[in-house]
Amino acid sequence: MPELPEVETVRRQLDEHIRGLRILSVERLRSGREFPSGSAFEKRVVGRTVLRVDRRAKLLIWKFDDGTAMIAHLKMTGRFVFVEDGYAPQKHDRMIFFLNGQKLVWSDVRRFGFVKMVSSQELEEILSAYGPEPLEVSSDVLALRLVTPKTRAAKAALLNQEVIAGIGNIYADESLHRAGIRPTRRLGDLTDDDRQYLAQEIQQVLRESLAQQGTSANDYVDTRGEKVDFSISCGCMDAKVSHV
DNA sequence: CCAAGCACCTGACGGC
DNA sequence: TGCCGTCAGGTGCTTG
Repeated sequence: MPELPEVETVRRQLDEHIRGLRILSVERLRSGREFPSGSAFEKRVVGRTVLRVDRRAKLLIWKFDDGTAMIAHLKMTGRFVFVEDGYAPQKHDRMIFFLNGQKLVWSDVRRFGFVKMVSSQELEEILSAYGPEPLEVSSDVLALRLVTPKTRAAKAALLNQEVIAGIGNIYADESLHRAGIRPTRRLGDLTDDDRQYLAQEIQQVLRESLAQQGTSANDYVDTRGEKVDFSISCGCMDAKVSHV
């Protein structure tokens, strides 16, 4: 499931393929709680040029030329998929972005994910709530995040995005396991060495996963049951469909 | 202030 | 064959 390495892999692919492109139109395929009806979203997103695609924690951020941004959270099953002309929308496709040169589908089986337009100020507020990016600070900084509250379980702390950004169930379990720390251990029971070792394992496991473009990329099959060409896709969340 | 649990949503899978 | 219960799991909200 998408955590920091998977989302970062998606970000790189999106940035590579849509940076500098303009959103000509969007086609909404299905409305729902996570994707309100009405034209407000379309009005804000259409005509915008993508300056770049950023990531913070598990959030993808399309930065636009007018200072606004579109944020997207994949949650469990959200995906961005580049498709060819003539592509027939699939059951769980929710929106198609028509850019000058790319056609991009936002798809989400379980509909936990969302895309949303925000102002620069709103974006700032949203991002300020996150803890440090684990691969952009030293392990010492991470270790210091794992001191309080003393009663909080170590795993619960890792899952809290305000403590450290981008870690989910898989990498929390993996880093705790490697560090030899039971997930239920309270932060107050950890030694300084425990914290330091755990911090280092967090960074190590994330780096390793990032190097292979996320853990679940290798056996990923898209919703049409077709193999996905990973030489031009990213992780489990973004792929060019080989045979549409 | 903090922890625990549930809601959100759908598909996959096991048991009968 | 099909129905039902359970699980998955990030995050936000409610409850204790």
